[in-house]
Amino acid sequence: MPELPEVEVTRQGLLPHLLQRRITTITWSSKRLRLPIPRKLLHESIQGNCIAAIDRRAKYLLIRMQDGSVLVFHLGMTGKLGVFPAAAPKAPHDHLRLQLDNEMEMRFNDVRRFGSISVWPAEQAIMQEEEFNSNKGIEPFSPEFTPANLVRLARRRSMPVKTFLMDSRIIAGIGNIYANEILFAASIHPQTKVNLLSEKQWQKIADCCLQILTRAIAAGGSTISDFLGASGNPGYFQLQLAVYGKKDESCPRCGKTIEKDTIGGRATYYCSNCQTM
DNA sequence: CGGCGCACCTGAGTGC
DNA sequence: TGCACTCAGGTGCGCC
Repeated sequence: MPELPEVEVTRQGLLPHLLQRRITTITWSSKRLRLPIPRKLLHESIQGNCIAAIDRRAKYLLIRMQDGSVLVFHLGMTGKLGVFPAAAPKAPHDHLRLQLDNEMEMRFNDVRRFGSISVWPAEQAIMQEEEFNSNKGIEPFSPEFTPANLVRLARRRSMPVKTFLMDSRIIAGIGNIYANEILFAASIHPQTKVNLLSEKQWQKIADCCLQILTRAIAAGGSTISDFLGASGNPGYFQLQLAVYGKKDESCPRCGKTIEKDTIGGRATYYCSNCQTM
């Protein structure tokens, strides 16, 4: 489920239930996620601590503790975080449960186990976060997300623009669905080599990024009030998609048939009439 | 360095 | 009903 908007909606949904709560007990499954569950660090640094803030960076959620340690979640392809009554029945593929001081608990559920859980203990958190940030790209909602910066990042590269948008070391948070939707909105062909795009075209791409991501967050936001106990599945089904998954359907703009190709190993949908190099 | 292919997993869907 | 196969929204590794 999770690209930037879904992770952001998850953050907003968790916030009112977790803020200022103490984590009393942590339990985990025996399964390995993308990384091994850091059982020792969870016990030492997170259990007994209070939640002071929740931030998002790229597609990661950073749950900040009162003492400075940080609990980091990545949802992978199928990860979900939700808040449940502690007595609610467990679901298959629940991998972590954080019991809170109010008879509720947060649960991390992930069928495919591409997600990850990390802990940055207080005494190393600043350094580990620095290192973490050093290989993450620009946040679309940050002031650095400008056409001039995009031109600079693209200058020495020849990759297709879709691959560029999805490369988390260059731009943070855009995944396959939104890359397809953004390029359709910007009328740019996904195969276009990035070093051939003009600053004006980057302006269009940047504008469409913000528009699409903002709209997706707003669509997901309508489910935030239901977040409790729903193992929040905010997201894609709420948003009107123009091209993603629409092979052989008609383009909403010109009516021509939407095509599907593979770019960088990922399914790519576009209208060859509306989207030009 | 840049760019590609693939592996990591499970489950849903398809065609025979 | 069963089997074999393909595909899925992410990330990071090894290889050229």
